[in-house]
Amino acid sequence: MPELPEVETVKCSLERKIIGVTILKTEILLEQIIKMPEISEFKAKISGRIIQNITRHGKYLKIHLSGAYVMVIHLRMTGQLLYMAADEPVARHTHIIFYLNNGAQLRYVDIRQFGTLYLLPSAETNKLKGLSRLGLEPVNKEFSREYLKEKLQSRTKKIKQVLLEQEIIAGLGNIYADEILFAAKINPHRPANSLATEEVSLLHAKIVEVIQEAIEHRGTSVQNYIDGNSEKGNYQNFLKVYQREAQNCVRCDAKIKKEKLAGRGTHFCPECQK
DNA sequence: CGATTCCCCTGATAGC
DNA sequence: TGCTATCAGGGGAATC
Repeated sequence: MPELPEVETVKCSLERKIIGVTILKTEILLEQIIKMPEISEFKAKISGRIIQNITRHGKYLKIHLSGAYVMVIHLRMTGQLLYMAADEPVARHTHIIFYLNNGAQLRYVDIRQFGTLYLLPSAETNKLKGLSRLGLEPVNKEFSREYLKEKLQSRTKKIKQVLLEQEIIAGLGNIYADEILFAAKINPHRPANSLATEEVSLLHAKIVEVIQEAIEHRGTSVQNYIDGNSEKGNYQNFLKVYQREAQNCVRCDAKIKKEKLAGRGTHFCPECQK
């Protein structure tokens, strides 16, 4: 599932390929992926625009287009944005194909069809609530211990749930929330406002550290994640709790537990995460 | 306002 | 072998 490190890797893998390229036309095989505007308007508005830049905010990708337009993409669970030669076979679950003026194609592939795509004037991106309400990112210098402490102190929910709230920290998902809590030795069931100042400091450090390491390893490929060049990430080889149910804790040798917490599979060590 | 639940969807897996 | 039930989960909407 693409979280911040995976989306960042997709962005980096695509930018050298698509910046400066023009979108000639768009083939839409599954209309429900396009949330805005209407399909015909989407097709008409995007054609002829030059891709000027590609940026990431939280788990959102933004493809900046000429004429002050932007295409916003959220990959959700199984979305893939792939740069491919036109003669590559069209894979199952390919829902959108952008024809580029360099002969290549940008394809949106998504098994579960949860992904979303918007096209709108750059000045109107604040219309997208999820995007405009994002909190600070772990890779932002302004993301400080004090910021985290302030956000956590009023929350009674469990710390794991709060880590997944994009309005608080942009970009964390289920894999990294579990890995971060393990690294910080904090039990996912702890109420967010019960963390002592030093625990918040450690948690902050681990949020930054785990996300940085995951970016360096080009993300985690546990299900079907691949980057814009169809390459897998490597961070799955460094996971310490996620998908390690019933295996021994690398730190204290106890058995890793998996529980459902607020609808999410949650992996942790009941011995050394307090 | 915050917290909770439902829902979208396909494929892998478990159970019979 | 083949069927059905369950689970995986990000985030928006509806509900409490």
